[in-house]
Amino acid sequence: MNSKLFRGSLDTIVLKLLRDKGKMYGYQIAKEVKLISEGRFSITEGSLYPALHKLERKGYLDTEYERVDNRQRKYYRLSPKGKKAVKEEIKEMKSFLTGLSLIVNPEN
Amino acid sequence: MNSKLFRGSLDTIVLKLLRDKGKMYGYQIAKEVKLISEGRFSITEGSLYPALHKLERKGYLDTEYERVDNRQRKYYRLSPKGKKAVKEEIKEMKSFLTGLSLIVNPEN
DNA sequence: AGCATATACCTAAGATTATTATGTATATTA
DNA sequence: TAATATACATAATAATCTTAGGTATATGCT
Repeated sequence: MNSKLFRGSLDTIVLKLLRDKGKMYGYQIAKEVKLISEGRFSITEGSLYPALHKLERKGYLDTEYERVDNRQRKYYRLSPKGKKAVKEEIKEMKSFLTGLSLIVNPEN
Repeated sequence: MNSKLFRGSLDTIVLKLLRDKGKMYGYQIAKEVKLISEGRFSITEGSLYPALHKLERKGYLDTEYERVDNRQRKYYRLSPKGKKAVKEEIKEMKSFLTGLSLIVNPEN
């Protein structure tokens, strides 16, 4: 990512997208994050793939391979454990957003 | 801090507080962050002091010592370089907040 | 045909930054 | 007098991202 602020948010963002979309593959996640954030966030592959592997290892994600247009895709989806985790992480992120906002925009 | 999300935000928060308050000492910054964030963020001393030293090394902060109630305080304030930096960092943080919000609250 | 770009995955070395665990010292409150 | 608050600090470790590479296929341009 471009900004150091992003540190720590990647996992939650990935889990949140997977909750909304059902299943996604890595490359698609990177594009989607850029799209939804309106160009603000660009996840590099060097960040994304290790993060996905870590979430898989932790049992939050299930995977399946699919071949499309002669290209291999590795699809990820939330496991039951991942579904529990995403709830908590989004709650945390909303609280974090509120906290940051209180500091950066104290007028509100 | 309690949450991994906080990673990367500490410097900007410190600079922003110093811009608003003029000068502050470490212990005060920690208390103030907890207060303003309404208890959401608790900065540990092990994070804060090294961060302050780093910002000082980078030339963003000037310091002066004061003795109050027989206790030593090390006050920090923004240097001219720090004043420039804080503008940019706050801009980044606002963009970051917007981006995160687009992802977490796509309904808005 | 050849080159750049897009799609799609991956890993390793290094840097950055926070966490946890300490340590020192004084003042105040129970 | 023991605990809590104030006030600073550092060191070892862990977590996480960045940078820089690598492989392979498909497509669009010249």
